[in-house]
Amino acid sequence: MNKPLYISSWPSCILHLDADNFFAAVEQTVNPRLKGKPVITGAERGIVAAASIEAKARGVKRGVSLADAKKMCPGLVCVPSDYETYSLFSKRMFAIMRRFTPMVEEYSIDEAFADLSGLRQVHRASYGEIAKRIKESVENELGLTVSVGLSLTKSIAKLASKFKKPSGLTLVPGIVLDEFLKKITVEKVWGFGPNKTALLNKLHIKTAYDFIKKPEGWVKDYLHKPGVEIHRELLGHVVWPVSAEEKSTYASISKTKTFTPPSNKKDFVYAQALRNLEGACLKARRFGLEAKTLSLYLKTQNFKGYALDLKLPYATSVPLNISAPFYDLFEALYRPNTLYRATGVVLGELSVVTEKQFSLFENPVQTVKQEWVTKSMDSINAKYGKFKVHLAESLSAQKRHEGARGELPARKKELLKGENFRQRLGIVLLKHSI
DNA sequence: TCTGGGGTCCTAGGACCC
DNA sequence: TCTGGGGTCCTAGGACCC
Repeated sequence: MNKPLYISSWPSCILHLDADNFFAAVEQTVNPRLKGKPVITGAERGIVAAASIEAKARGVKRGVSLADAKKMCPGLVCVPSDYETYSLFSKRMFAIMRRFTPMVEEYSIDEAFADLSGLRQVHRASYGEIAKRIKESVENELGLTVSVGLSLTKSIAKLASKFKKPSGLTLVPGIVLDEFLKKITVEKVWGFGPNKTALLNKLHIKTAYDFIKKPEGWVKDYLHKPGVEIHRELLGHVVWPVSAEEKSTYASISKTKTFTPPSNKKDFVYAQALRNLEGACLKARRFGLEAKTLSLYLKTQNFKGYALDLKLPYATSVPLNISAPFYDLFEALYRPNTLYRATGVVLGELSVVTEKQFSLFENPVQTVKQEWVTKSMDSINAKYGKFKVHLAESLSAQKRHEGARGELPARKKELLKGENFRQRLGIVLLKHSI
């Protein structure tokens, strides 16, 4: 008789939308002949990046090698990842969501949050009904399925969207929150990885419900600030609001490359590192950003990483500006007779490109020339393909780069006929050091 | 998971100062 | 040379995410 009176089961309403097997599903939509067939993407890397529902049914999962996948699933269709197309579908998906609310946060290529709070009057519908309309619009217009979760906070909405897949719609209003969290083990919670899960299990916390029942002070002692934030979110308090701001900048930009087999050849490892630097700088230039710090790391065969940082005298995204100190960094890090399996470069302290103060330069004329050359390289590469013109010392990375892709398209082959073309361009950039 | 690539954020602890 | 206490800044590296 005296049921608790909930003033509102929806003090806030956040939706999480997650596309099912996104890459594989896009391939099937773009190429209807693949519909109903087991499809995986990631052929260019040799491991499965995404598997269609049919492939998953035969046990093919993310991360398994192509060879194993084919064994498990005869008739498997393997296609290379086509990020251009995926990101086109991704944009359309977010655009459809924005027809219902401007408060959409693009979380990754196949996931987004939307804040629906207060929109019931506008749409003359319940929150569940609005969620259903969003889901159906995306599915009908794009020809793929999505799973949707609806709850009070991002954390719970994310758990809800995972709760039923594929093509699920799971509502978790405040009134059923406790019951829902009893069904969720802690390792499923956003922000708890293997480490925190092990700790919590040791403390006899098995489910998300066990976790929210602990007092905040306890949570703070064991899991610090991130734990407290998760705790509040799971209790239904918004700690992480939906942010509709478009991401236009980065805190860091990195490029990593693993090579098989591992190598102890200095020139080769350096070429790989330099290619990472070129790649990271290229991305920075695309976003109009410059870096003030640079770090280089080398990973040895036993998966140990060694890194060194460099503070740059001025912010830049031009490899030629940096190549001398970069080489010193490499020299300091590199150990002979060691097998390396990967190199990586991270650009940090990024800021928007500004006019330079010449007094800061040791050699302003050279720096400006190097920037000019870089601009020319960018436009040539835009026309003929990435890394057609590059630093001479990264040449040996080029062979790998292209070798890994298998057969080159005819047009590329023609451009690359003989080593001369690449050598010549490379040497120009090296010898005269611009 | 015997290991791909690109990110973000947090904490502990050292260096340095008074 | 030893003894306290307290603050800030910075960095390395862990942990986590897709």
